[in-house]
Amino acid sequence: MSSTGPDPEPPEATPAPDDVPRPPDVVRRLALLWNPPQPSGRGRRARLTLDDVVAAGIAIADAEGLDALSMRKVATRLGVGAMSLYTYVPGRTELLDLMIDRAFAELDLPSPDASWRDGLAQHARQHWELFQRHPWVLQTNMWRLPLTPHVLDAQEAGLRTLVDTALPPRQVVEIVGLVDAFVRGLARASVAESAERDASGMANDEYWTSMSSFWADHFDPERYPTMLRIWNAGGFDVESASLDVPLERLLDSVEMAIERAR
Amino acid sequence: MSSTGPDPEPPEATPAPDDVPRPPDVVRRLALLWNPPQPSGRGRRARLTLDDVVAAGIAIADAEGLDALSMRKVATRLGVGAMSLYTYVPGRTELLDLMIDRAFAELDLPSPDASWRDGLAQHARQHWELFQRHPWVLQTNMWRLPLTPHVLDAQEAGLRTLVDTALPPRQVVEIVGLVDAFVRGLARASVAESAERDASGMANDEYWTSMSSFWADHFDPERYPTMLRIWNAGGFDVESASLDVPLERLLDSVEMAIERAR
DNA sequence: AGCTATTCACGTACAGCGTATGATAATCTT
DNA sequence: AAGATTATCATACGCTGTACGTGAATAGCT
Repeated sequence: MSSTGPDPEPPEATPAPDDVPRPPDVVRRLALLWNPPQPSGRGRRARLTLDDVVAAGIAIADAEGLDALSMRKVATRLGVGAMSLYTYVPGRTELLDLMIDRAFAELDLPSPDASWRDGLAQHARQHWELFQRHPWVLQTNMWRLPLTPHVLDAQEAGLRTLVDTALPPRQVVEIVGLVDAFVRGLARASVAESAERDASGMANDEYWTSMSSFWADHFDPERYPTMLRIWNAGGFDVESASLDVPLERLLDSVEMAIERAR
Repeated sequence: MSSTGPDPEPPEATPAPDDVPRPPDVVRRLALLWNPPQPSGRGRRARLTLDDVVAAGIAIADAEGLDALSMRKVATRLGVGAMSLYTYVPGRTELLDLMIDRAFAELDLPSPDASWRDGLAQHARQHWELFQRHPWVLQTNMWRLPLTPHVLDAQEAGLRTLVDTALPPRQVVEIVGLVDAFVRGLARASVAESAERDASGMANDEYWTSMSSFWADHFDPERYPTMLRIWNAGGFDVESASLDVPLERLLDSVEMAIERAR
């Protein structure tokens, strides 16, 4: 799929450029992301903007999670009929794309002048904080992130932190991917704590009592001796879900890779 | 209001317990996983086993992905009415738990006698292959894996590979978590590739058509110079989604951490 | 053998979802 | 004023998970 070798003309450099069908859905979907429509001036005036719709979607997802995000709910929040949303957005999928793009726009991307280590740490930390603010992004179980402007901005900035090191390009991609996967994984664990607490309505500890009943009823110390050891040694404590320490260690290994490549 | 305690006798429906969003019934859900019901002998004989239901769910998810997995479809495949499934499984959530558990049971866990490096490599590779066989596991957008027997077996075995090194317990947890996140991230990318290579459909080659549309219509070389450089240098090629090379590098960094801890 | 308790099977129904269709209302250009 | 263009939204369809309740099958007990 990906072409090997240098290709000077990227707009024409698409693999199998001409025989790949481009259904109008896809074109329109990307057009919405990259060329947001300007009000045409003619016809009835719109009560909302595209941004209103996206913001309402994010508000709901922030508060109640992705599962609770429905078109009808977004419409209700905006004081509008459900089908009215479809004048702004082709469908739920595209709304999610736009929400992700808007979320990624919040990232404070690393400066090109920073060292690779500061830049990559900034990249990781900014994503970490983004996932704390918008945990629903972690719920979007995509194979890959959508091709939206600000998502690509983030990738561009992340890759740029390493592209001028001695690392070969392929390793740059690998390492940035590793850092991203690492941050996502850790953020998942971190968010899980608070999400589980909220699932039972904040002050209600029924969840934890039933949870601890699991340890009492089903946990078999003979089947899981290592987990028991680590648990007793405090290895599963909450701080392990923090970012800083493991990130520094990860950056150490990147540094090692850079020096080896030199 | 929120004083709905655990009630061992639910035949008398309490007057107004339904307006309070109760947490999922964790106890009963886990009981199904840890104490699979033995045939009670009395009453009408079951046409199916729990395992039949789980296997049918996995077959559908393997073939068509998680989105295509519905209770009605599982029932149809088993030649049974939709509601009959609820004799075997409390609901879709629990069915998914059981499917995950059964998938993880396929793992060939590292032997305790292996070196930490061989063991951890085995841990990673086995998960990698599992995700290739059952990509839908990567689609389960849970915060954490469910607390099922075989999932915990895998965690136990992973942690055991490092627990007798010089690493402090918390770092053992961190590193295994890092390896897991790393494998999942890489498997995601790999599965995306093969899914789009398969002409067998999936809605996933849509990504590639949108990719080509994106390159043709919207890619701005001035906005994304680094991506252009890396693309032209072949840095985005498919091989980067292979496991072996980056895994060895990751294990190198673990080795470094161990030696530093000694 | 008959009774009864227990378990399984599943038709029906309901609330929710995404969204296709088409009628209606508002605002532009001419 | 007329026509073109656009936004709004009620209705409806097919899909989902699953609550409810009825009926069928089978076990042990009398």
